[in-house]
Amino acid sequence: MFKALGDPVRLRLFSAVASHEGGEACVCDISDVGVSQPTVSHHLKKLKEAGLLTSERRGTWVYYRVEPSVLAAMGRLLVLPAAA
Amino acid sequence: MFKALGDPVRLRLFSAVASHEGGEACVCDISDVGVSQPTVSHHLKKLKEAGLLTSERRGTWVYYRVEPSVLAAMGRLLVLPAAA
DNA sequence: CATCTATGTTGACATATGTCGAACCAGGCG
DNA sequence: CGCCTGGTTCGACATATGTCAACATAGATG
Repeated sequence: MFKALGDPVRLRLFSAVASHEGGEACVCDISDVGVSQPTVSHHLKKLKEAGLLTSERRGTWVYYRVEPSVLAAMGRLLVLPAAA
Repeated sequence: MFKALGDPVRLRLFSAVASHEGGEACVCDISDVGVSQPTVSHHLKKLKEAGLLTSERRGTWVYYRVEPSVLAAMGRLLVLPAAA
């Protein structure tokens, strides 16, 4: 999880998806992060493999959304040590 | 921050320091993570550069502790999007 | 001072990673 | 069917990263 978010481009992509209206974003909505479009696709794939995002094709476009369990998991991971 | 914790060895080291009695750990307490001692030192340096740990030499040993602001920062970073 | 233990630094090296261009699918549309 | 647009996969390449052995430093201690 940390490894997946370790790359600046992936962090931006993840953030863009997470903060996008409706909780989902088409690739075309978030693909202006300063790298070529194949690279965007590559990073989105990594994020998907890491279980942070899910993708769904609807017609021409592919929509990505944040896997809901992820933020909860990170919350548990970090809040507990902080309290201890 | 995510990049610093992206490496498994660093994540273990950070976790070991964070969960150690007294909030601090001597290098000798946490150096059995499966890599050589220079490598441990190297990763601890990275964690320090990333602002996640601080170090202090007391006599023969060097003690590492978690920078307090870090867990709070991560909490803010993740809890807010989760609520939104 | 000589020396021993605990850490840090350096240099070299193999591997992983990010990046791009080119080629390749998928679906809508004339 | 032919083509255009959105997206992914492939292959190649440069750079970053993790790792270790060897050497260097900091204190303690005799």
